[in-house]
Amino acid sequence: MAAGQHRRAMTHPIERAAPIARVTLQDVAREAGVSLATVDRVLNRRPGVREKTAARVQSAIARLGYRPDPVAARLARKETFRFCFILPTGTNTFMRILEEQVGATADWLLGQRAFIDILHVDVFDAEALATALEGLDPRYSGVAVVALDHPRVRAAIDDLVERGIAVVTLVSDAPTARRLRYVGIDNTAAGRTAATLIGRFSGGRKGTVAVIAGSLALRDHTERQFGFTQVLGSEYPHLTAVLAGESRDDAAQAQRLTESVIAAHPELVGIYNVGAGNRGVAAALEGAGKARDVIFVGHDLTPHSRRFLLRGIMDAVINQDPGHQARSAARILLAHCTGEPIVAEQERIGIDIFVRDNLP
Amino acid sequence: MAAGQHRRAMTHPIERAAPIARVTLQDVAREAGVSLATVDRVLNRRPGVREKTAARVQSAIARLGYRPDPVAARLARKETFRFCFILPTGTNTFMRILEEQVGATADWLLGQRAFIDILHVDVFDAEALATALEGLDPRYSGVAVVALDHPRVRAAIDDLVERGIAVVTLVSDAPTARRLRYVGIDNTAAGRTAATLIGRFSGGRKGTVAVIAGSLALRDHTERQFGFTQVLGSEYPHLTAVLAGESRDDAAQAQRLTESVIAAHPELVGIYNVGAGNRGVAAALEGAGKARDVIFVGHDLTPHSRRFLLRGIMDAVINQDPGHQARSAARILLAHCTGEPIVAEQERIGIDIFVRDNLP
DNA sequence: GCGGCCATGAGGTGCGCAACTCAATTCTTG
DNA sequence: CAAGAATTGAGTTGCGCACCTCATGGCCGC
Repeated sequence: MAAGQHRRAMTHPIERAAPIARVTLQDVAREAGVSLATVDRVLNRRPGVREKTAARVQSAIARLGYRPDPVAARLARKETFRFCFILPTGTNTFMRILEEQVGATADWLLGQRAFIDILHVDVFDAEALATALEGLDPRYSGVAVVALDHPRVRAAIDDLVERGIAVVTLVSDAPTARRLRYVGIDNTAAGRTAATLIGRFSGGRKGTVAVIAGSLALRDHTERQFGFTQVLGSEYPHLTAVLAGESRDDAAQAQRLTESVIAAHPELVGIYNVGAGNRGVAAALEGAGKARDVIFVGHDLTPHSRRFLLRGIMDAVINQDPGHQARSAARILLAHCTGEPIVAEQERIGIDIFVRDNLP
Repeated sequence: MAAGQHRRAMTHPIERAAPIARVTLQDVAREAGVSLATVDRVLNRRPGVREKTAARVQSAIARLGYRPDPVAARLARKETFRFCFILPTGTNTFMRILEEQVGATADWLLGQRAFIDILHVDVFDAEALATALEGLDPRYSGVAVVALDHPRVRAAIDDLVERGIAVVTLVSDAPTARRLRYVGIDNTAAGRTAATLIGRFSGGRKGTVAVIAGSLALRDHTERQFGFTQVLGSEYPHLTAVLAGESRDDAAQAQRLTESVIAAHPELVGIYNVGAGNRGVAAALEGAGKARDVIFVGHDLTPHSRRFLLRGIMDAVINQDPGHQARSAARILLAHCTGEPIVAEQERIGIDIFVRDNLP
């Protein structure tokens, strides 16, 4: 009996299989009682179709459940797309990984008739970034840019959009600009997450938590800091946040800041490194023999931070998957250009928490 | 000067733009000095080509950097694929979300000329699962199955593979079976992660941590438990793991187990719920007025666990993204059938940690 | 040197659609 | 009611490839 039931259940799926034949434009034309040309006019919004006829076509489409075959459409449409990814210069490990991932994505895009160029601009120089955006070749169909929230940059982005070039901001946003979308994490939430982790890991110990800012000029860094101090202040009153200074994403500078904060605060419980330069913080902590003692949370999973996690120097790393972001930006730009829909949920960039045990 | 440099930098990318024209089979044929038919024979491994000629073609391909256009190939190849997703029956919230995501993926696959059927089987019944696998319609080109590590299931999977049907295991693996790939998390690592979170959150408090097993028959559950006790025992000697029993993914049962463990262990520090049924654990904790006091870590982000996190009843949720897994399984099956490469990194399923602050 | 076999060439067809042309049919409007 | 405009039909081409047929050429052994 059980076997019989299973047999029924098994054969069921293919039995009810929809007729595999696709519904094509031909079918729609026949159903609507018009010619292929008219269907084409309706679908591609070409002029010269009476409203009534268009409606007949639309209803035929609905009745048959016609869906244009994206594969055939891409082949027939001869256009190719060219995207520009504007990434920061410098030796920031995360950005180098991001760039590598953009390269890998470019490889994939080749098959989709799209090309990627990479352009480097100093991330701390709003003027340079704006100039680069303003002077961008108008032949680009889309731009992904690690942005700065600055009036000229904003204006330059709006200008590109005005000229019909799709823009997505990557990793760092310019929220008021008319970009298509922001591909990156919610940095305020990331900061809150860091505070929760340090707060919970501290287990009620009283003391101070040092915040090493990256650059107060970078919107994502200030947002992280805001979220962090907000949660630490309200949820963990036994901990006091002190600002150690700006590292400007430089490891040596981060090390100096860490060293002085260790000296000034013997009761140091934790360190939150907002920007890059985890190496410097780790070196300072190890130098002072406090690597085990002080809770250290930072951003971006790199070979370094990975090692620090495994050695117990770092306690948690908050990450935004660079590969995911590169692919997501490319997918969004491409989908925008071809008019295809996107899977919103797939393009959400999550705030990943890594501890020693869930490393990839 | 700076402006001049930027101008150069800007115009650079498109200048060096590769000639947008694709390298086609025509080009390869010309370059190799053979006909299109011969190139086709080489590329599609059709018989009747001398080794020397084939080598000429290969070298022409390499020289020109020819890459078959996947879009055109899909169009020309008339085959369609049909995949079967075998999911557990029951009311398990995670599995219902997974099923929903599989449905969404099916929608996307339609555009890729592939179809998905969903088949339900009792997850706790290895015989039923094996029977279903054995009786599966041989016309399927691929199967994704939430597996059980059981000899008959393993044999059934190997049998499908033998018949040329691609199999991926989903969420729960059968490691020794010859499946193409496992799409899911490393459950041992997930268990270790849970232990680290509870250990760190406990802040040195002495006491016991209750482990509510899901089903000791499910490989993923036992792996989680193993990873958990391993780390808790070696890293957090002040905590003692006690097994509260099997919930069999049932909330009511989980509640009963939690209630008795609370009664038996007044010094309870934390609870790790290995399987489903977080609702039951939460109800028991709230009923005993211990929701804030006891650290509660469980699996799978659902509307329930999400609410528990926000209310502070749960302290962390370990998640495996169901949407990602559904899409990944589909992509892997499809890529296998079309012979296209996959982006390995994209298909890695990560162990997501969620606290109150990094919820999506 | 003949039949036969193997390697290759030439060419066609179709996948589903975009984009276009040109002619034929309708509908307006003065 | 005729001229002109708007609308529609029929058909072609090509995207890059897979898959197929048929013809041709050379080389083999016998």
